[in-house]
Amino acid sequence: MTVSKTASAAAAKPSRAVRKEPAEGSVDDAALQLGELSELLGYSLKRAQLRVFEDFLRCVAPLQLTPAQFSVLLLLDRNPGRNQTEIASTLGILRPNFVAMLDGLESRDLCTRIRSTNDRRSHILMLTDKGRAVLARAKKLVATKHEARLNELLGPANRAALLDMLATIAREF
Amino acid sequence: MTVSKTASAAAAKPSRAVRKEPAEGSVDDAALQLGELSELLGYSLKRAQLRVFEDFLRCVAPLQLTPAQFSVLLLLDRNPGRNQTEIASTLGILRPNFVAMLDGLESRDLCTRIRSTNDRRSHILMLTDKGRAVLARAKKLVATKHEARLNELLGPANRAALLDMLATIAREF
DNA sequence: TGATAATTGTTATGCACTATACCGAATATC
DNA sequence: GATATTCGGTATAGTGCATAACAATTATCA
Repeated sequence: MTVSKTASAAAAKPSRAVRKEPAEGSVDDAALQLGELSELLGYSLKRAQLRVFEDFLRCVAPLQLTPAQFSVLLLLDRNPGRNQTEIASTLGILRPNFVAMLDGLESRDLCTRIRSTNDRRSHILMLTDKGRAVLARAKKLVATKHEARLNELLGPANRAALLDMLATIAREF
Repeated sequence: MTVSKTASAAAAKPSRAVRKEPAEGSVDDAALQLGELSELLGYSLKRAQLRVFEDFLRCVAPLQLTPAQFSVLLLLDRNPGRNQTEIASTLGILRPNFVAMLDGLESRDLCTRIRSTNDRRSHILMLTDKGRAVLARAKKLVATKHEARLNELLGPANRAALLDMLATIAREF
């Protein structure tokens, strides 16, 4: 597997006078130096994540879905017959916080809570027809606008490598 | 540049019956299917970011520094003589929110606000001696415990490639 | 069986982070 | 010199995230 360089390979050289040569008159208004910050994985990780979420919101704006809501719809589609605790926990959402989230989706008629007959404590979650339709449209927007842009920026091979490493971190770190 | 596989390369095969073969007695308690979620870059991005921040906090716990506070100290060290607006904006922090953050650091005697003589509106930010000492210890902890673990998990080459791609996204996406 | 423990969805609540509007003081602009 | 802009700061609201507690229901087990 090969990764083509997406940009200049890290720091090219130590390089003395990094400060942009002062434009006449300006005493000291060069760009700040990130220093070790650019080597901090967590820093780049967070900034990249914010950008990606921001773009996701833009791309799927016509459907008014947040990344979290989209992930819930995806999970409900792939895993019918599950209850709130199961869906919430696999997404890393705490049950108390999942209630309001489901209220929102249910009030928009995207999914339904159904009291289970086996265990009358739990609510089985199901996508409505509208929920399936919205999910389908969302998937298309995400694939053709959002992920396509990332593919264009990184290249398919790099994107796959990136995804693999992120999954590794999320799983084993 | 080469990326060695950190884990099984994405989805090996479509594979029919994905559901774990039901253990006797259990009706339906297999692990949920993530489905397209595992192909969503934003999803893995956020989960990885949460893990990395979590580990950062653990590693630097003896110094009681959050990732954001650490990034501020780093920036102050590399860019002496800057004011609050400059430091905050390069970190993506809004000025109003930066006030309380600086209050915290200043009350712990890690940095100081100094009224500028050139422009008496602005506060020049400086690390105190204690701030420099804490930063030095934090850097050591981050390098030897936090980043070292990531290096071990991914390998130096992969880690560099990951960092490069994240920086590319943060810069050009 | 019946008493006790555990689970499910839910409410209430608090903390951290983020975002906007606004203010007085100081400076810049023209 | 009048107006606009910038700086640090306050107030405030929204959101994400975490914990405790509760009623209803189910599981456990003496």
